[in-house]
Amino acid sequence: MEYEKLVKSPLFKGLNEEVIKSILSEVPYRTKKFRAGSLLSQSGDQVNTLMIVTEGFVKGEMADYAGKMIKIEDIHAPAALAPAFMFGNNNRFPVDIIAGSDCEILIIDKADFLKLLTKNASILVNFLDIISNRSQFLSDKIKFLNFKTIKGKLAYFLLQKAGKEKSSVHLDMTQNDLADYFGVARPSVARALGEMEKKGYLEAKGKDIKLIDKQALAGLESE
Amino acid sequence: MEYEKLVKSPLFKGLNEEVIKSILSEVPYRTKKFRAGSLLSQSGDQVNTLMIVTEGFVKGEMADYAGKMIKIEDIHAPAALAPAFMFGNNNRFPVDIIAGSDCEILIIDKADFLKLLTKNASILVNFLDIISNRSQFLSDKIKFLNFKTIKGKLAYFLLQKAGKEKSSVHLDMTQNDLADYFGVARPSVARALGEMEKKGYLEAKGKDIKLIDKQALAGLESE
DNA sequence: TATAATTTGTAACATATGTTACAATATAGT
DNA sequence: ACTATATTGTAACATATGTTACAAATTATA
Repeated sequence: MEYEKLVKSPLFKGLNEEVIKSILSEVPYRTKKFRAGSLLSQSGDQVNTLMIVTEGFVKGEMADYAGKMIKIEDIHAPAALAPAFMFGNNNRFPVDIIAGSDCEILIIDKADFLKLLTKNASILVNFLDIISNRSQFLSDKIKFLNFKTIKGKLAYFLLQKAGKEKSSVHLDMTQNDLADYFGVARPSVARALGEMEKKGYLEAKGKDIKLIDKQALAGLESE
Repeated sequence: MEYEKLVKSPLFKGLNEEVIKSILSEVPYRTKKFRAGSLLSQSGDQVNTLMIVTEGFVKGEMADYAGKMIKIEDIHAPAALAPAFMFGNNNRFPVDIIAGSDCEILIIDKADFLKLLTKNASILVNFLDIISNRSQFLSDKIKFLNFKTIKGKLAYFLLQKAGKEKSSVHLDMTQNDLADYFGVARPSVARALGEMEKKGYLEAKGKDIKLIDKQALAGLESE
């Protein structure tokens, strides 16, 4: 077990190698290696251990009913696997977990991990941070998906990025990235931007966008 | 403070009145009453207390830039307020919190609540359950929103509800509810169902739906 | 600077969904 | 059983977005 890696893991954030070593000496744990492509857990399996990817990466994949694989998410070392699915009423994996590369997993049983949480406040806070961040990320994502139109999403995105003071935004992503983030087609983003510019709500030259009529932009959010 | 109410709160689940009373005697807390319509917290405020609605209900509302209110969610007693926003890197309220009725709020400072979590395993597990459930709910919601077409959402919904064995589903909600859940218009749901029936993928009479061609339905998910 | 690769703007067209409206059923209340 | 209310099925039409394609502009690379 290579403790330096765990130092960088969100769960052990703020703890040094020595402390981590001593913590793990008090708690039963095991490590397991997987070959690239092998199945770690199946969708529907109960999550009764904490799994931390210490080496390599794993993929979350969903098999639809037609048997086709849809990639959901990659989890790279060092990070916990599905921490938000350890607890709750239906603590089962929502997706299949497959080794994306040869990888090593640190495993702690749920009961042991619970003891660890009560014993070590740092780890408790870290764990709460991890699943809360997850929740906040999802929450934000849904906020976006709730805006019906692309213009609405764009307006919200730009206004949020500018804040109340500034009235210009510099994009650090391409239209393609934006389109992916919104879950829409790329030319649609360009069209939306174009129409908003034509109406005089903003001026876009390249990745620099000047927000002319914030009020009007705000109106687009709820159309 | 009326402890019987807290017995029913998810955070104190499994604990009886006596135990709750003794727990709260060890932890500094306060209660505060709000008149209907008053503002409890503003979007952007830091969340540095745990707030439990013990009486009445509060509303989460988002003021868009045009000043219009969009209702997000109601939280009825007894339940915790924004528990998933107490921790994490950006622990701020994502919405304004407004008293929906006259209500009473039990407030515990974050630091005190953390101590409580380490002292009482039941409450720790309950809290983890609460925020994990939240995450799982959001996760599920996003899965739906990711299906591009209404037929895809419907197919997924029906197949999931039926499971692998059964090939019929009884809906316990109206088309309107379904439409809201999917975030689409009601006639569109009816149309989608109609078209799926016309193609022979299913047979719907009333709220009872027989899934004829599961394979084909599954195919709709990824179109 | 010259060239290749990426990113952007734009167009024409296909399609899914929203909107509105109304009739046909079904359900609940008296 | 009768009536009112809620739910469902359909239709016509408007519109937003996806798709595909290509040229213009920008950015990276030799």
